[in-house]
Amino acid sequence: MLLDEDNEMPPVKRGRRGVSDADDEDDDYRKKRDRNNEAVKKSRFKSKQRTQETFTRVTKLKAENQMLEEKVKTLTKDLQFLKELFMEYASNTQNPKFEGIDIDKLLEDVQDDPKDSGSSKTKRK
Amino acid sequence: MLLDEDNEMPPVKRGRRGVSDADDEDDDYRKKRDRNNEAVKKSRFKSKQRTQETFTRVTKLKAENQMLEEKVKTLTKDLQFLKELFMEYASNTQNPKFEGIDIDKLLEDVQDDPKDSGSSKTKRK
DNA sequence: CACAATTGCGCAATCG
DNA sequence: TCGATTGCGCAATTGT
Repeated sequence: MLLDEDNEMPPVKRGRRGVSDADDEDDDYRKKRDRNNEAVKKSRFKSKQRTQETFTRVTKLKAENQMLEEKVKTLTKDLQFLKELFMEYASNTQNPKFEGIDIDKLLEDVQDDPKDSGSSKTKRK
Repeated sequence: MLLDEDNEMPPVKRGRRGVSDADDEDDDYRKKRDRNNEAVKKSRFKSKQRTQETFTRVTKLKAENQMLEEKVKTLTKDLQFLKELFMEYASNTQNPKFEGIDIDKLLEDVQDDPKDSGSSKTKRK
């Protein structure tokens, strides 16, 4: 909390603290205040800087985000296209290997399946 | 800027403004100060709220971002898998429709072509 | 205990 | 005129 309750000096110095007399203490007080005022300015500056950086951060993240969304959109479209292309091929071929093949089911296993299929890697770290 | 230069009253009222006398003005002053102090508190509260929200925003965006990166990673992997699968089988078929087909070239044109799986359009916007 | 950094708060200037 | 903002200093508190 704040507000004085038993202080010993400064704020409108309330009656000398019974020592010498010549305001030697005032100097100390002022110096102290000045130093604190500097510290306050410094601290507030830093604070504003951080706030500003946070705003900048949001802006960058939003941009990065849009880029990623766009990428996902494109990839999804490409994937859909390839699936259809593949299905068409599968239905047009005599190769029994592809009859009734389920691409989506196949893709579920790509995640950690280094072997087969001919070359695709896919190692987990 | 700040600092008084020609004020008319308050800060340690510098000599009455030659009117009535009874500190009627003091009341006004205090009321004014009190109201301002309220406004200040309110304003600073709002300010802190906004700052807090901005931080929260960053957190959410970062999470959303990671999710998207993961999605891109998965889609890219699936796409790669399908390409290889398709190429492998295309080379094994007798269907001339797929001989020497260039999937990547094909995908460049998928952009605004959800349906249709055999031909390729190329509507650029 | 000394000192810098933070923080709540009030004042006054300025803005809208 | 009046509330909202903002720079600034004070004092209490916290962190080194």
